[in-house]
Amino acid sequence: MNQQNPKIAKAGMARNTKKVTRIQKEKTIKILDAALEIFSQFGYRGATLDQIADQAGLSKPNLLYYFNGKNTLHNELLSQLMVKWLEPLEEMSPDGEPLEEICDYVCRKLALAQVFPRESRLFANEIIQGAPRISTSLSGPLKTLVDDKAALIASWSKAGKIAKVDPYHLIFSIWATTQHYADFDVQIGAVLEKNYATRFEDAAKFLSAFYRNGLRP
Amino acid sequence: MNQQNPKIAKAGMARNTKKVTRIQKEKTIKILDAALEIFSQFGYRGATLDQIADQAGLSKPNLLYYFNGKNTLHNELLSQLMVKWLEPLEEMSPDGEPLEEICDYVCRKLALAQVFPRESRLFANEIIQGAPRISTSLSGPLKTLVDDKAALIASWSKAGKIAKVDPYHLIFSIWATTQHYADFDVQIGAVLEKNYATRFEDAAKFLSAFYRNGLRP
DNA sequence: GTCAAAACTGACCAATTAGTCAAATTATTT
DNA sequence: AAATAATTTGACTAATTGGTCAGTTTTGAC
Repeated sequence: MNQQNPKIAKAGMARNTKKVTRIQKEKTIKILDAALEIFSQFGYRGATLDQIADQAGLSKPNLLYYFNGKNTLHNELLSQLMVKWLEPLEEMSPDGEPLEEICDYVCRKLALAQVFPRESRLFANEIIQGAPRISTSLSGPLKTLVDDKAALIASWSKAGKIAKVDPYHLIFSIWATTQHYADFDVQIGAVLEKNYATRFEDAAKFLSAFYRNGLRP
Repeated sequence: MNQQNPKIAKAGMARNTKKVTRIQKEKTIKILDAALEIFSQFGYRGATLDQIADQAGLSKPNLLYYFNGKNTLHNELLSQLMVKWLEPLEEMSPDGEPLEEICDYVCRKLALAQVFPRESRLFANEIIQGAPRISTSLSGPLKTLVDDKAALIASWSKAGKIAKVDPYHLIFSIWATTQHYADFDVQIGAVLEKNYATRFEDAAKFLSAFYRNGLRP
């Protein structure tokens, strides 16, 4: 009967172009959104399928009809995330003005934290807990990309276009300062109170000015 | 018989100076260390008492003899943490040289991340998951302290001793960049590989130089 | 050494969890 | 309007979880 069902929403899919129904599309989106909500808040082990199903407005067996397990669901979210997460850094170009390229990267990364805070937290949860499910992505695609861009920054540094800095730790600091606004939002909210509404705006101003100042040769 | 036992290791204690035995001292330390290990890795909901008991080398009922529940154990860790976590900022003094005071704070905070990475992760887990158990600490003692030090930094800024920056976002950036080395250690390890061993040394150099450069008037 | 308090244990419980499955219901095709 | 395929559900399981408790063993003061 439905022995091919478990594969419906399988991660990569690609091959096996069985027709995807309207309902499949809708429910898959709803489920992934719900899973992101719950996983990002409680981490992998803290999240439950009941919570996710409830959040998605489905019964648990119905959820399992679309994704054949908790792990599959989580993996799907993570692999979707990695692509989105590396984009801003990939766009850093050797052709632009060095200082602008870096500051633009900071802004893009901050915007990502603002628009996709749940994704940021999902990622943070995974890393903090030792990245058991994405360690290959870290030492693979991520490292390759960072090595590449670090070399670019190093060349700018050497050419005197920006201050002499360790490019790797510069990148780390950009990750840290931008993602902080998504991951530690509760803390920021508690501290800023009245000025909470403009936090991303203010952060953009601060970080932009700070990196500009810190990187001038 | 042992009806006072559940209170043995109760958080504040203070009153009720019942004698504390040698074994109580030893086991309490062992348990808290094990709990820190597990909670910091899996978050509150992801951690299990079985894991913690196992890590501590005790049976679960024996663990519960010292701490009367999972929540008590977690709370105890968090309240111990808050004190330690605020110290470095508290030490920032209006009497010193502004730039040095701030850079020293950065170094102290980085050292904390290096020496107590598990505490940093415990804190991060709690905040990411919405800080359900320490929100009062955040909007209470933490906010008070930050407001105080932000005013100090603002005064330095106004007096032209350091660059004009938003003091709150400066503090956020310091939290972010330093704690990042504890919380995202796995990611940093994956990226740095060969240079992993000297990461804290390199980070100290980078951050010190960067904040010095970024904050000069 | 005796004995009471402290420390510890195995066996248990009720609740929650990921996951299954046969059967019922709903959509889609013809 | 059938017939078929896709979707949904309730009722279930086996494993795990936080926590209890009666009773046993160990510790330390005298």
